[in-house]
This record gives sequence, C-alpha cells and structure tokens, in this order.
Amino acid sequence: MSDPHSMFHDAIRRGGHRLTPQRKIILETVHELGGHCTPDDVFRRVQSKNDAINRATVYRTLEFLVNQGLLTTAHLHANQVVYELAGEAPHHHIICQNCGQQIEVNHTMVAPLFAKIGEELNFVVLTNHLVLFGLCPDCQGTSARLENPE
Amino acid sequence: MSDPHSMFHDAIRRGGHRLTPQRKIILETVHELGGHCTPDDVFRRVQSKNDAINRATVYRTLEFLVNQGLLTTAHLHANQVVYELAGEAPHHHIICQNCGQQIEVNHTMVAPLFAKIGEELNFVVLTNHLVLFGLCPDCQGTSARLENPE
DNA sequence: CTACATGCAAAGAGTTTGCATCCGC
DNA sequence: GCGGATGCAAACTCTTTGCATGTAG
Repeated sequence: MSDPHSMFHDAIRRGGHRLTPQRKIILETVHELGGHCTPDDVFRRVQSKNDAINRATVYRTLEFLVNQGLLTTAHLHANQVVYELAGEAPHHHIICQNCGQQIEVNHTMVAPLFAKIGEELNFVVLTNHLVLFGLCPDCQGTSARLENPE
Repeated sequence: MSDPHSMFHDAIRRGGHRLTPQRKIILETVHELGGHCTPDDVFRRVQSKNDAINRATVYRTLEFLVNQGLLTTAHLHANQVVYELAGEAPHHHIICQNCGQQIEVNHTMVAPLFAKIGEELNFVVLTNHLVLFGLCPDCQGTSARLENPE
C-alpha cells in the first residue's frame, strides 16, 4: 500500500502506461540527486551506472514523469530546465551572480508575498521554486560587476 | 547633457567602444518593443526595417548593452532570455498557467521579501524582474489541471 | 501478441565563434 | 590608419522526432 514501489507502479499504470526499468532508474536518479537536476545531470549519472540509457529516453521520461505528476519543473538560468520531485515542500534559492554560490531561501520568507498576491490580485501562485539572483555576502565588497566588461 | 543620444554615446565611448548604427538601432528597437524582448524579437523587428542586421550582431550587441549597464536580462520560460531596459523600475509578472494571461505585480509587494533576504541572509537581491506562475481569477474555478495528462 | 517504450541517428531551435572585411574615431 | 565591430558561415549545445526494434503486461 504505502510501499513506494507499488505507489509508483500504480501511478504509472493508472494511465495505461508501463513500468520500465528506465523509468524506475530515472526517477530513482532524480531522488539520488536530491530532487534537483537538469536532464544532463540525470543522463550523466545514469550513464555512470552500468545501465546505459539513451539521452532521448531521459528527456522523454522526465517529461513523462512531469505529466504523471511525479516531478515538476523550474527554470533557473537560461537554457536550463531543472526537474524536481513533485512532493517537495516549496523552496527557493538565491544564486550569487558573481561566484555562483547558491543558498536556500526558506518558504516562510516567501509565503507572505504569495499570500498578498492572493489577496490583492486574486491570483493563486503555484510557483513552488523561486530563483533569485544577487550578490552573496562575500561578493558584495568586491564591487563585483556583472560579468566582465565584455 | 541630458540629451539621450549623447548619454548613450558617452556611456559607450567610456569603455573605448564605438557607437555604430547597429548599436543605435538595436537599443532603439528594445525601446520600441516596450523594453521587453527576446533576441529573436529584436532580430525580427530589425529585419523589418530596411536595415538588415545580422543575427550574430543582435546577440553580440544585446550582451554588449548588458555589460554597458544599458540593459538587463530576465529569464521567463525555459529557453527564453528576455532583455529589458536597465533604467526601468523593478517590476514583476505573474502568468496564468491555464490561459497565459499575465499581469504585472507591483514592486511594493515584492520589496519586503527582498529586504528580508537582505537582513536575514545578507544577500543583496539583484533580480529586478520576477516571474511567477499561478492561476488567474478566471481560471481558478475550472480546476484547470496542469497540462494535459500526456 | 499487441501496443507502448526505447535506441539510434538525424533534424531542429537557439546561440556562439573564427575569420576576413568594414568603418568609427 | 588602427583597432574595434560586423557579416557570414560553420560549429555547438540542448532538445525533439521518425522509425525500426524491443519488451511489459
């Protein structure tokens, strides 16, 4: 019943889909990666296991798992889709534009904003993974200008 | 002095760079597009003028203008970089996942979050264009599910 | 055994880069 | 005239797709 394997199995079978080893390995891998990963992260990690899975299968499977409600997506940098586990609590990051360090922002800091948008604009916010950019404590002094001047 | 053209001129020359017609046209075009545009938006609009400017030049120039502090970037959907005018006040959007409607979120609603992040995490937030996803008032009733089930 | 899923390779978007030519200053 | 900027075409990255083969149910 509460066996994760059979829950996964049921969730997938429900739509007439199949539980293939690839799908198991890929979902497993997203878990191993801490629930945050790009298609390429998944592909590389899957390759390093002895099971070779095709890149196209990784793409197709990640999209499939989103449609099944098992994963969600967030967009960090340009050209970078990140998949995460659907069950996770909302969480957010701020990334230092200078050194790339990223730290987590607690949802309790963000919740008031979402609540206010609900009240004032009547809009239900579904974003559950906000990504902000800025400067971390270490890089604020360095007058670190965005990128190098061309 | 306050002539926008010479300000632009000075800003560019300051780094030993040159004021070319392409750079003028591209910055002009970003203005015409309301200060929100993708490289492709700019390219298409520039093509429709009688001046043909190469795609590579559009990419290089947009990046150049960001480095000069005249534009900034934001990341909306995946694979979609948006350039905007640097001088603009921070502003934010929330996009309805169901119907695509997007409305603006006033910065005063967001500012407290940024302030709190500054206080508690010592992180200076530079993001000046947040994009949230959710459901607009019209679509909340429809139990509009995310995407179609594959 | 039947249809869905996978692997493979080729095609597509979007973006970047090397190099010769051009032109702002 | 010098050195930075542009145009062109090729290369690159990330992702998608068509089709034959494989395999879960």
